[in-house]
Amino acid sequence: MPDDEGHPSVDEMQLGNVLSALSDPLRRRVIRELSLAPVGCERTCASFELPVSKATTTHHFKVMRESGLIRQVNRGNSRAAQLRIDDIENRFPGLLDMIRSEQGMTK
Amino acid sequence: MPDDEGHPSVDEMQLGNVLSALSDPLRRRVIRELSLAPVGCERTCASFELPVSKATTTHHFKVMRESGLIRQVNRGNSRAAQLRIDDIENRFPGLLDMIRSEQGMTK
DNA sequence: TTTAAGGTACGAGTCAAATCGTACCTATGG
DNA sequence: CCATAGGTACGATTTGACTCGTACCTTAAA
Repeated sequence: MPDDEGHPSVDEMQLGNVLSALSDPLRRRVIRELSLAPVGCERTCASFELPVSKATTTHHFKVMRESGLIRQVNRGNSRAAQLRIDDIENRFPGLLDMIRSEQGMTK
Repeated sequence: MPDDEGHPSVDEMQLGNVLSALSDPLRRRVIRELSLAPVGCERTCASFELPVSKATTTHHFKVMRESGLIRQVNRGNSRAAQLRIDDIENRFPGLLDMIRSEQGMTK
């Protein structure tokens, strides 16, 4: 059972949810940026400057959080998002590499 | 440019299309069965007996074909579907293993 | 030649996902 | 204290995906 913030444990991660989460270009862009940053990097939702409204941004981060791709922790004022690198790599080896090396996302 | 039957070349395969294709449980089931069968295995769409209409089955196979996951070749009467194992493994290493080992698909 | 099986094409319905605006909460920094 | 930045929650809209029925095509087999 996911914790009260919606994070599934490693074992609770479902391939279907992960693939659905990653089928959206904006979410893939977020995961890509996180996976390209130094390990342990933390970023706020807003820092990605997605070309959508605040409400939609929240929605996307919720999908990523509930699929297990990211962890969001309260940092007083804001919520820091971090990639669950080890969990993803354990359950779905190679997946992050695919996202990282996606073509046409150079921007 | 995809051939006249809608097959993209290896280089034309797009991560986004592949992930979208795999985000549907029925299509994942097809890919899973194909990846579990002997290499080079050919099967008709109908042989999967998806719990949907013929028209819908055609739709799902079109999505998989246009994303590059399968190849469909005319066999006179019917069209044989085969998994593009090497192409997938080259472009997206590890992806087939994920599908193959998905939990809760034992059925 | 007739029947049936495997598929496709089209239009239409339905439901989930993405999007937004607004209102609201919380903490930090003047 | 007050303004502001980062986020969430809610309801509403829109868009796209999945679905279907029907009509139609092609080939193999009876």
